[in-house]
Amino acid sequence: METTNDTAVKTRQRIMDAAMKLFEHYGFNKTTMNEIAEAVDMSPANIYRFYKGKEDILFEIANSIIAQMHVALCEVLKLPGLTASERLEKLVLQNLRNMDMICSCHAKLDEAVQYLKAKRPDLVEKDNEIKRTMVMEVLKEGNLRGEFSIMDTAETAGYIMNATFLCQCQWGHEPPPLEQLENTATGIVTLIVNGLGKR
Amino acid sequence: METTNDTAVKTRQRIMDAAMKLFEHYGFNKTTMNEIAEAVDMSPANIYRFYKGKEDILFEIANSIIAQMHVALCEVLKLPGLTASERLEKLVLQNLRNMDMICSCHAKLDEAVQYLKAKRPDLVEKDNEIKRTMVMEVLKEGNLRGEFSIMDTAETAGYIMNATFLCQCQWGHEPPPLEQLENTATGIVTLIVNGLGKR
DNA sequence: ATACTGAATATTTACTTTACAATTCAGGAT
DNA sequence: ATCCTGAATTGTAAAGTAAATATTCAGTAT
Repeated sequence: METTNDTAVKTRQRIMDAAMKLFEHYGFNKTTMNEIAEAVDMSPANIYRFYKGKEDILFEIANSIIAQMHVALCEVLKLPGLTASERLEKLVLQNLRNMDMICSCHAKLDEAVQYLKAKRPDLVEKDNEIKRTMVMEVLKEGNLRGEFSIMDTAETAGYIMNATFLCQCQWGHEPPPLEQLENTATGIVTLIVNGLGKR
Repeated sequence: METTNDTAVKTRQRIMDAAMKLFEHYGFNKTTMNEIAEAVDMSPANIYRFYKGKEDILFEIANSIIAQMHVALCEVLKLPGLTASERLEKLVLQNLRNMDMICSCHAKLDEAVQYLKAKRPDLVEKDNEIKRTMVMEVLKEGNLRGEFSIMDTAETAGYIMNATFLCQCQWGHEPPPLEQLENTATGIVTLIVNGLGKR
């Protein structure tokens, strides 16, 4: 299967872009290999020289989107002049917007997301692991700045993930509007940062 | 439809108990009205004198179970000699055990739970509302004891719900073992109570 | 040999038919 | 009159079939 040389990489990209558009418009299941092939002007059979199958195309698209989302999160990690608390909040909110984007912007793509979650839970797993690491970095930064005093940053990052990021999996039916989610997220982060006790 | 007089109430209970056993054993969908009728030794038609239909039986069972779970939570609210922080933690953990009970003890009943969640989201809604009120009471108690200093206890209770209770909806596929969930929950509560900042 | 395709095969999906179960109702027993 | 049932009706899910689609492969063109 062609994957390495230069023109092959270009072709893979063309296929991916075409498939992406079709998936967004018609949904993953309703899009046929025939349609994808037509869009890139080749026979369906030829696509199999570049991808193992339809699922494989989706998989690459997903990786690309996930990578984009991580870039957005990394940018938050690099924003200058923030306290660790502020950075933590921005990180959570950015993630919220990332997730919301998939569901609302790429409307029909949501079907594909569900498909992947079921078929490749490891993708979600890996994604969470990366986010957890990012949270951990912010916590360490907070410790260094003397802002936090956290013993086990890895463990604590796990808790914060559970309290903020992971809950977002639940909106299966009717996700609340983004604004409301953002308010809730902000509230939770504030809670975690400040605690309930008297200062 | 018979619902009020004394023997009718008894009959309803008999039907409910029989249905419950069957639902647990065969699942909601696989259990037929015929089987329920046989179990209480009457004709299927006669069941309709006591319940509007199969779904209605399930609904009453659910209400009964939910009520039991609330009793367990109420007991936590009344435990003597606890700080508000401790009570909050115990409340969250008790809820966790309640939820776990449905999924693991009443194995096949889980199907029915999913059915109800989809068909009667208001049940879940009401349940959450009650739990939120309980959390709020604990927060108020904490304020009174001088342990917390929370401005808007209702709002804060909502955040705590989101950070602790609601996440539990997510374990659709393979819920982690209860022990692990308990550790996570304890961690989150501790986080919320103490905050990340230096004291 | 390499890059591709058309046609063949294997899977999935969509549809139709059939069987079963839920619910209703007319009437029989007490 | 009240309580209940058997049989009729309606609705829903399972089974089977037809159609469409994914995937493979033998073979053609360069």
